[in-house]
Amino acid sequence: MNVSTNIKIDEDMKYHKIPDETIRRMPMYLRALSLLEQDACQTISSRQLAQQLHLNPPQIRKDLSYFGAFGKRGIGYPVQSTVQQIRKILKLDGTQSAALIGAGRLGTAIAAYPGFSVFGFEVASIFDIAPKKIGKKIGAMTVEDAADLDTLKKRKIRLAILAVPAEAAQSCAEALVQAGVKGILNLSPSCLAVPRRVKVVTIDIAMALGVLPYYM
Amino acid sequence: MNVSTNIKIDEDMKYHKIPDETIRRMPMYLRALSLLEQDACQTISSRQLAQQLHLNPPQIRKDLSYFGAFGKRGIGYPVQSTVQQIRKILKLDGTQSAALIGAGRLGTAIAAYPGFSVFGFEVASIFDIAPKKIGKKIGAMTVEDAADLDTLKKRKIRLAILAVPAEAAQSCAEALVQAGVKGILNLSPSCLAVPRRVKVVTIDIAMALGVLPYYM
DNA sequence: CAATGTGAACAGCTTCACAGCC
DNA sequence: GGCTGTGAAGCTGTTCACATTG
Repeated sequence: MNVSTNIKIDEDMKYHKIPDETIRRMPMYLRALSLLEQDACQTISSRQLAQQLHLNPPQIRKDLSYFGAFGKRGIGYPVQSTVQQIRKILKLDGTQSAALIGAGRLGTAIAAYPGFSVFGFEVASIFDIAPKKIGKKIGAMTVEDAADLDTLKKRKIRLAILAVPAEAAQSCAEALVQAGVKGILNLSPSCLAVPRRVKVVTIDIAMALGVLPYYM
Repeated sequence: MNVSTNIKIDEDMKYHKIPDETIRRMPMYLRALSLLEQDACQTISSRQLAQQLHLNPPQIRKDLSYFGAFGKRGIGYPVQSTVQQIRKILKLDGTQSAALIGAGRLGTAIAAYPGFSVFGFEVASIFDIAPKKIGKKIGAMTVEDAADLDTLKKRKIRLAILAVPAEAAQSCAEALVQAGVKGILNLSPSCLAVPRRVKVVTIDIAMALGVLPYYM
């Protein structure tokens, strides 16, 4: 029953089952530590980091400890090397190219969003279905025809951001899967059906707003 | 110990403690049922709804049952009345006016976003700090000076959407709290410190993207 | 002494099984 | 037969206490 001393009791068992919630928090840590790195901060304790992020210190320690012992007792976590570790864990070392589908207002905002760079993301191409938008320049990029999504395979882009209306989302998702995309950030209020091997994260802005009045 | 037969044993105890996760899913149900209502669908079973939303039927039944017995055994849930019930539960009956802070690309996209209406939300005013943007028209609205945020109190707007850069988010949040705002949807990659009485929901798009490579 | 790393207790949420009803 | 409503079981994630280390 002791995972650390007896590996692989059950084929289905992950060697260390890391909670999804822990994974969800890792980018938070990465961003906070990256900022500290810029400020030339050498080390930070779980207590200080918890204060910044409004979490509990043991939570942070447990989360990080799933991946090994990054910290030094009595001192805290070394900022720079922990940043590198987390990047490796999240597979964010090196640039991650993503395709953006939808060149409407939201897509345009996403294309210009500066916040992706902390994680090494780069919007590498933009697609739309509307003839009016195809060929248009957005920043340094030219909007491509969504009918050519299959070119993503050649370009080895395996990440997509879906910023299209809900009605179009499912068919776009299918085209993306066909084009070899392995991860989709869905910004439309829709529930995508994709093969299990493809990971979808949906952000529904209106739904997030929808809970606020309840708590007020 | 039995809550249903013995109310108010402990002052601190909520009469029925409803899981936050249940609340988070309620807008999903509301949206799905609203669409069914438009399609003139009379009733739906938990199984059908679960299929649409990629959830388990018992989850949906349990969630809805926290608020009473909406369904009919052997039949399912009456669409129209359940929609009304959920609106009441989430305090979404009637129009909810929200202020939008930030008239940049993201703010502009949010201002035009059609998805809020299902929940009865309406962006009632837009603010920005940049002199260039103040006075500009966005749709039918004119961008106001963020220095005048305190007018929200008079207008009884208690909901805000924060679409400003991370560096400006905390000070904006404080101004909003000062102006009597009770709920904030924070779209910036920052961790807001607000009084406990104010509810904040943060959506960090880059962070959501940040987990995808791990799962790929 | 200060802080991490971690088994164990605890809390919260999900899933199940089935009684009750249409 | 079909479907809801719900206590109970099971699972996942969080918090705690403390041994351990610099």
